[in-house]
This record gives sequence, structure tokens and C-alpha cells, in this order.
Amino acid sequence: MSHTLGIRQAQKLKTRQALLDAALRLLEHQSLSSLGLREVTRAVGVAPTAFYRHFDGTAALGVALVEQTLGSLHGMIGAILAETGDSEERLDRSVGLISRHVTAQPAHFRFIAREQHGGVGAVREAIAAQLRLFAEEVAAALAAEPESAGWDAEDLLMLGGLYVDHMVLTASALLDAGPDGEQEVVRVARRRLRLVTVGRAHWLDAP
Amino acid sequence: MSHTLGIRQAQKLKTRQALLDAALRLLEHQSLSSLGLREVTRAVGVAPTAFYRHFDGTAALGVALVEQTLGSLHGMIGAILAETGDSEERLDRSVGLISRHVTAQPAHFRFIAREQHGGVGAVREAIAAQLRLFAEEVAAALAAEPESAGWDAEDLLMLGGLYVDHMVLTASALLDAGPDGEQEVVRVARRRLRLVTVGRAHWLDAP
DNA sequence: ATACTCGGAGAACGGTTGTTTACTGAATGG
DNA sequence: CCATTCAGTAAACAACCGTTCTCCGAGTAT
Repeated sequence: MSHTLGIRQAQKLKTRQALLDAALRLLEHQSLSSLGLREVTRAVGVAPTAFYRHFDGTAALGVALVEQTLGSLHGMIGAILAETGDSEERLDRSVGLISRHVTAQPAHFRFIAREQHGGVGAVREAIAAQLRLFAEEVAAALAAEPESAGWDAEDLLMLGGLYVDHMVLTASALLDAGPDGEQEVVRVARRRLRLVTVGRAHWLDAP
Repeated sequence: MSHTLGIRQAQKLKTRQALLDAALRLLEHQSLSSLGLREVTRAVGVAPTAFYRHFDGTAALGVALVEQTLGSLHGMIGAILAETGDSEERLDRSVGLISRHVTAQPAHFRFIAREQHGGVGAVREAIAAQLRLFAEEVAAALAAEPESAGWDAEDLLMLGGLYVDHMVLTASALLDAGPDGEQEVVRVARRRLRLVTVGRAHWLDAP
């Protein structure tokens, strides 16, 4: 089944990945719409024309970058929410997990936050699609909890989307704050999350 | 006191405003970091060098655009929150107001949403400063309400920030959805806001 | 061993960019 | 009325851009 890649195909994947890595590094201080094709190839050390062997243009590279960045995160949220503990514990764990991920791979999150509303339509749509998927996953995980008794699917999806948006917002705030302000951001993020959780607990009280 | 502007200074302000307007129009389909200085002057019909009479570069233009766009919105939120009616009514009014503003001036909100996490640092900071100011205004308005009895300043600011972020998120969602999906976005935005309001009502129940 | 595939190199293309320098002419103020 | 200020112009600069075309040489399959 695992057909060992030919040394040719392997090299191609290698330079392709090099292009993606270089682009991600360059995108730390600028946005995709201003990223030059030549800029990327120069950073990698290949001819500008080699770029076209892998992507149609910087927009296509951006889409690939989205899938690589967000694709590897699926299931992570579900795993967190599936763990045991009271709501306060899980809340802290969630925020802590985000904080650690952002610290470990700042460039990835910066890219997503930046291009979520950026100037390249295809990339925006790719991110939106992934985040919608996340929201559905969170909704599914929430549905399995006893606290969700009596909730309809639409409200669960609303809550899932709220959590996802909060996650992205927190990641972005962490990046803006830097290492010094991290503690403060985490504090506020926790508190916001707690407010939402309180709202969730009393959601069915109102008409 | 109101020293009538000389016809010279008036002309300068006029072309300056023309530059800002043209830039805002161009920024509907791209982001600031890819906006060319010449592109703007070409749209206005002036020489590229005239640009420097008004701004140091496109970044400075962006900052001016932020202040013009968000500066005119101060007090609006406070006015809404100060109106009477039960929380459900005010909630609907708030979302409706955002929806109407976004429909009336899409380019302004698109610009803010796009550059909030965009590639130009100075613009990011300008937006962040304005939004922080908004959050403080909302917090001050909330503090005057009877529902806020027992709340400390920090929690009020947290809640104000939550409302502001929700507002920006809603505006962005409206822009992404277009006229067709507007109703759906408004529905979800209202529901999210209601959840936060429920959480607010029971915030002091928990330790 | 031979023919083929194909990732990458190289050169050249027209076009655009930001910025500098020197200049014009109308509004301004004494 | 006359000297000065100054918003906007015109030309030129070197640097960079995306894209096309042609070619090479190592990997591949027969």
C-alpha cells in the first residue's frame, strides 16, 4: 500500500514544502496579497519559474497553506472537550492549549488571523470553510455532553461557532500582546469563556 | 473662532479627501499592504508626487482612514445602550443598527475588518486603540445600568470588549454573506448576543 | 540500453513601483 | 504691489514584478 515515493517525486514534495515554509515565514510581517512570487523563490533558492511547477500563483499557495495549517488541527478540539473534569477545569485547559499552540507556532496562527478577512478571496473562503468545519465538530462534541440536554441543533452550532470565533480571537490577541502580555490575555480569555459557559447553563431558562 | 478656510487650504483638504475616498474604494478588493501609492493618485487624477503633500506613504493614509472611519462612530453605541426598553428590544436594536450601518457603508467596515489583523503594524495599532476606546465607552454605559450592580470595573471592561468584538465579527460576517445571507447572519448574531446577555444576568451567581 | 518525462534553470519581455529633483503658477500676507 | 509660500506637475531613476519561452539533465519506464 505504502508505495515508497520515487526520489523524483520526493524532491518535488521537498521543494514544495520549502516554498510553503518560506512563504509562511515571509508572511509574518506582511499579508498574502503583497507577497511576491519571486520573493518566495528567492528565499528558497530556486528560480522564479520553478514556482509554477507547484502553484498557479501566490493565491493557490495561500490555499495550500490554509489546509496545511488548519487541517492538522482537526480532532484536537474534540479531544479536549471529551476529557473529563468540571467545566472550570476544561475551560482552563482549553485556553492553556491555545496559548501553548500559539506560542509554539506563531506564524501559522498569524497567517490564519491575517488572511481570515484578507484581500485574497480564495484564501478567505478556504479559511471560512475550515472554521465552519471546526464549529460543526465542536457542536458535535457539545451535543454529547449532558449539559446540552434540550438544545436543538441550530443552537448547538451557534454555540460551537461562538467557541471557535473566541478561539481565533484569543490566538490573535496573544500574538498582538507578545510574551509579556500573555498572562493578561489568558486571564481575560478565561473570563470571557466563563461568561459564555454561564450563559449556556441558563440558556433554557428564558423563553 | 471659526476662521473660514482659505481657498488654498480648502483645496488641499478636498484632494486629501479625494485620496482617502479613492483609497477606500480600491481597498474593497485588496488589502492595504498591496495598495500602491500611484494606484491611488491615478484614481484621483493627480500626479503621484502630489501624494506626498498629504501622507508619508500608504501606511499613513491607512491610519488616517482608520481615524476617519471609526472616529465618526464614537458615542453611537452609548446612545443605543442609553435608550430604554427591555434587554431583548435593545439587543435587536443593536444588531439592526449594525446591519444598517454595514449595508450603508460596506467599504468602511470591510477596511476595518481586513486591516484589524492586516500586514501594516501602524494601522493595526490604530484600529486596536480605537476599539479599546469603544470597549471602554461600552463598559461605561453598562456601568450605569441597574443590571451591573456588584460588577467590578475589570469585568465590565471584559464585557464591553466582548460586545465590541462581537460587533466587529457580525459586521464582517454580514459583508461575507452578502445581501442574501443577511437575515441568517442577523439571526445568529442576535442569538449569540442573547447568550452573552443570559450569562451576564447570572454572572454573579457563581463564585 | 533507449526513449521519454518533467522539475528546475536561464534569459528576456513589458509593465509597474516608490522616490528624488527641479519647476510652475496661483493663493497669500505685509 | 510685491515677495513669499506651497499644492500640484513633469521627468527621470533604479528596482522589482509576473509571465513566457527555450533548454538542460537527471530520474523513470520499457
